[in-house]
Amino acid sequence: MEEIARKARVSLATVSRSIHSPHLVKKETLEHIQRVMLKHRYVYNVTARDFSKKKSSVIGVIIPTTKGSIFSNSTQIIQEKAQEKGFSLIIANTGYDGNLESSLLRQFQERRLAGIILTGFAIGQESAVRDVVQSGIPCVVIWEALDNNLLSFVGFNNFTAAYSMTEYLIQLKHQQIGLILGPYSKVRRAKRRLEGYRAALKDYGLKLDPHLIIEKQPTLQEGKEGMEKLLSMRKPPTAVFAASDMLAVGALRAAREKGVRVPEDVSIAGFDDIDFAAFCNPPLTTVRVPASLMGEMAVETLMEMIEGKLPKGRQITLNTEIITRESCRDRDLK
Amino acid sequence: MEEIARKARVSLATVSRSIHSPHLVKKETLEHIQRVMLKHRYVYNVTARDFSKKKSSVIGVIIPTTKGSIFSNSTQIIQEKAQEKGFSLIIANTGYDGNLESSLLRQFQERRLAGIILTGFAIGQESAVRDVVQSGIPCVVIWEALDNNLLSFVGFNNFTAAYSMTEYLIQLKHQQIGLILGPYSKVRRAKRRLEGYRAALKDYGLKLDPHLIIEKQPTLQEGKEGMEKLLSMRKPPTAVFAASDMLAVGALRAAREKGVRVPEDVSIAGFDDIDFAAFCNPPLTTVRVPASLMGEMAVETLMEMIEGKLPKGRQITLNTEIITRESCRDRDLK
DNA sequence: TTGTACGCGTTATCAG
DNA sequence: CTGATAACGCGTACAA
Repeated sequence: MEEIARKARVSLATVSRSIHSPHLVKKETLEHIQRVMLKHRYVYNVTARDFSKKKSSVIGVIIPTTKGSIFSNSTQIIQEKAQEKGFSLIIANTGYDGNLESSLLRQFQERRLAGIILTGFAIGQESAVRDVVQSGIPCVVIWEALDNNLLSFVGFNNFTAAYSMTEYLIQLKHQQIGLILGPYSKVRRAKRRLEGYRAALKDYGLKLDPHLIIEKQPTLQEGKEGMEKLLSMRKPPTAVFAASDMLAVGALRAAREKGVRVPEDVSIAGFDDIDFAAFCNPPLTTVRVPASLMGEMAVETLMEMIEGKLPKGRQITLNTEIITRESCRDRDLK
Repeated sequence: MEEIARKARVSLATVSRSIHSPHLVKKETLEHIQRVMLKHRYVYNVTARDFSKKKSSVIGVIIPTTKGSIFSNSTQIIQEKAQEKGFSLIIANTGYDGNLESSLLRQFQERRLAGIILTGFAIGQESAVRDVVQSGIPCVVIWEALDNNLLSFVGFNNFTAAYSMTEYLIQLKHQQIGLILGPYSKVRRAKRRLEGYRAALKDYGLKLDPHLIIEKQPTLQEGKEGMEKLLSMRKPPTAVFAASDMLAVGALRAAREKGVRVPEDVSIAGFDDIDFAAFCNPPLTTVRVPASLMGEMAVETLMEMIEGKLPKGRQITLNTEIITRESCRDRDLK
């Protein structure tokens, strides 16, 4: 910029102005400067701007994993919306590891990011998150509704969602319902889904069989393994609730390989409504999660927090919805 | 940091040293400073360090879309490897839009990123990419092998890969092979795959029917639409090569809905080998692309370029492989 | 082993 | 409308 100023025979200040408030500069001077910038292939330095203004224009996003296509739905829209507002995204994944999560959070603080969007956070990481908030960095949690209302979030109720799906299966006259779900000892989302499942069984007078509950990493392969285990029981369940579509698709495959028909012999329900769910064979009955909307609203909320409105944060709980397709059916119709 | 220095009654320089070269500081002084930092919740400012040293510690990644689970496989490992080296990732998607792509590239320059990983680049954006390289930012292209060897890349040969799959279908005695593929007028990967398909037909003396070639956005829905169109022809193809697994899964669904059996009535082949491919019904025969390896090697290459080794860049072409599963079969066995 | 002083590229403030 | 100058938070010669 200094070079440009010299070559254009104006001061640094004028060059700066001609970039961020051109209306304050005389037209001829402006055009002259722009010509010089073009000629010398000058590229504005955003880092220096951020540094000088003491505010960053990048926001951080922490997700469990980029694989698996469900978190990417919210990530995608977050990126688009942030882009519109002139923000870039730093994305990092934790692989469901709490320590990595707090380390990442620390890194984000060190980078003085403008704000952070957290896709939930591991059980036990509350203090790390509190640290961030206290340090003054705006922070929005997505994918779950928190009890704690000190934090902003745009989420949904994992308990209710899982309760509803379990209830749906019960209404389909299933008495023995398997559950395959993510690491509920570490991930609150999974834990809440487990609680929802339990509560539904209890409310309908069904007894809980611990052998029917299988904890797995939410991948296709482990979903398959979980289902294999369930199917090899002496008295296998007539319905299986896979609390993530990745698990459900894996379960579908296991059933197929064992020659068990879905939904004739066993019903399988998922959770997330990933794009693939409607394209499975059979199409998956699942819980639709408002991934895009969450991402969109999270960015809006974060922006307001960054601008200093919303001193108290904001809590938004969105609805989920059961999408009935073909992987579940009434037990009596078998 | 200044405050820490005051409170600890040492100079700024000593505080700085105690962070990045503790061995140069007397033990007691060091411990004292660390206590003060802890007490005052001092958080190091990486932005300022980067700014001062005139080198960034973030690398930019441009991908067409975060949806669709195939690019995320390389993105995931890129992030992990970069993290190991102390780099963060700024990720942006173009939605296959060339203008957005060059705009993003410009933004990356303005942020003075340490390096850029480009998942291909749109046809017509050569000059934008050249600009970046000339500006001195290390740049590695993935997902395609370029003719141009001024650029570094870690890719594979899209032409050969598509040729092989087409050849495979021909050897299965298919004479009429449909092709559904991405926007080949904009995306070189798609264009090269189209060329591979054409070359194979020609080499085996099959005539090219333009009606059998369908250009679509690489999504599940459009894959389904493409297949529907193919199936509704007077004389539909006996095999369809969907040059992306997203398209292939969509095609599978279209066939199912029309009551056309795969592979008995029609063979369907994909491209990418996304995680879902092995879990489809039927499991998808497809071209495996070395997504993770590409990501890993791209980071390595980029790191060496950042460190100033590799002044001439590096070109790596990896192999693809046909994964035979159950969605294709010999035509005579129908 | 520690301190001083300057530089990094920009914005903001105030004076002209 | 334009110019001069301090400030932002750190790294790093160089001096002590």
